Amino acid sequence: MATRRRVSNPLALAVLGCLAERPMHPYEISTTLRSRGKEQSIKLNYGSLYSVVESLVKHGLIRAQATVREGRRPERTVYEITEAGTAEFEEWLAELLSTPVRDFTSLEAGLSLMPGLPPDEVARLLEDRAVKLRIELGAIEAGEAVSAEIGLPELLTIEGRYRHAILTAELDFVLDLAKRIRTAKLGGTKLWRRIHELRAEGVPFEEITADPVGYLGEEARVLAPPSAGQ
Amino acid sequence: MATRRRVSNPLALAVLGCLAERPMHPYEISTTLRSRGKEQSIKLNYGSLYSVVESLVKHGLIRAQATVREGRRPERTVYEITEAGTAEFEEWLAELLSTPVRDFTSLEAGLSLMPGLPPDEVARLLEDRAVKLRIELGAIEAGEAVSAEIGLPELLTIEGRYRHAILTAELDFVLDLAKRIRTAKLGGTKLWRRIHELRAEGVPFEEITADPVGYLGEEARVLAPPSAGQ
DNA sequence: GCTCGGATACTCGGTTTCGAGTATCCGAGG
DNA sequence: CCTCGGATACTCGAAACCGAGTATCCGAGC
Repeated sequence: MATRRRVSNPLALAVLGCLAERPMHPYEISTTLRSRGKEQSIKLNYGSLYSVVESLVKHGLIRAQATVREGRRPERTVYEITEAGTAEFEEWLAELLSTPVRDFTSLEAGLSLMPGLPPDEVARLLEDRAVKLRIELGAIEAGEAVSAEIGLPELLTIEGRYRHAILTAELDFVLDLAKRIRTAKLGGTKLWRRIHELRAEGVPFEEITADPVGYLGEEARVLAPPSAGQ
Repeated sequence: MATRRRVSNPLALAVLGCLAERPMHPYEISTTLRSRGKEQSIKLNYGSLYSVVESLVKHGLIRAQATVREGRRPERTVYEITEAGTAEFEEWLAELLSTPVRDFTSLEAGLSLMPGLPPDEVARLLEDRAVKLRIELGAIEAGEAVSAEIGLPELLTIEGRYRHAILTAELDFVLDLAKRIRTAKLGGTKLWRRIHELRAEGVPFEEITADPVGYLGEEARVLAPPSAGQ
């Protein structure tokens, strides 16, 4: 079941989804996705689109239906989905919905290296982020209001609801973290501050890690390099 | 300010972070990151690591410090961070923390194509996901308990807290959505169900979209292809 | 009837990513 | 003393990604 998909770019799933509705040519797929706002949720760019289409053909998930020429425009190849493609679409989509995967988000990367900057600066940066998150949330709400007004069923903009929920959680987390750094309620904040003070005074990092207890006190014992015996 | 980073892989940031502590050779960087559990938050694989290091050298952010040979092991090149590298590290990290970026998560992709599967199946898949999310959350909690026990400051595992917060929000969203699909409280659910019933009866999708109001009733008018005048 | 801008429809090749594969070393166990 | 497995330390070529660039078409306005 955990068969690695032969075509792994999520854009391929979107292509299959479009062709499940009706045959299209690649450029039409791209405009369709854009007009539905799906390029907000699935990365779409021309280079990938055409190579993904080619790859889908190679694996028998779609096939060229006809090459038409309208006026003296360049030829367009219209593709249709195959039986195998329909199966792949349904299976893949089911997997995306049912199985969480490790997504590497940029904030998670940032947080995991956070101690590299001094605490006060991190708190400031996080508060800065919170402002931007609120703006983004406002934009999503505005978009939903527009959708509601033209009577678009919620079903078709559910990704937006999801993003809103996740960004709200991020906002809460970020604000709480900033506050806990400012008030030194976050475990380790004092060590963290002390280390950056020492660095600012010119003590090289290597020297601190070589003798953390000496520089930072007993509570830094846990930072000592994994000594023999463990 | 929005200068595109010359080396864009987040792994490069982690490399800079390691070398900011002390000079290391690439393999040591990888083991250091792994032992700190950072490979959970930053994608790490050998291929990328070595090309990233090379790229950092090319851009003057790190430099080879020495090539040492221990015993008859293959040579290892030890790298150290440069002035420019330190600046890049701090600037990049600040940007990651302060500026939200569009991350394309797999669930968002799935949700945006959700109507491609019938409602009852989607509800089932989402409930399935909820079970797996709970397991994942349990694992994170267990990891945190272990960290707390050995006295590791919260600061050093903050990414785990973040992941916990986000996954909790995802769980809430997913459970709520599944329930709203089951109870048809999600706007558009009836149309959605009807369309999949028709398809199961063999009506091709194209025919439905060509005459949505005929097949689905007045509330489907909004699905009609963008007719002239708009 | 000509021009200009925006939409249409892709192409191309440099960069990045990837991860299985290779080769060596060391220590434990027989 | 020999061997075998796991850790060490990377290599390499195939695949994927990307987005600026190209070329054409059409309609509005002068």
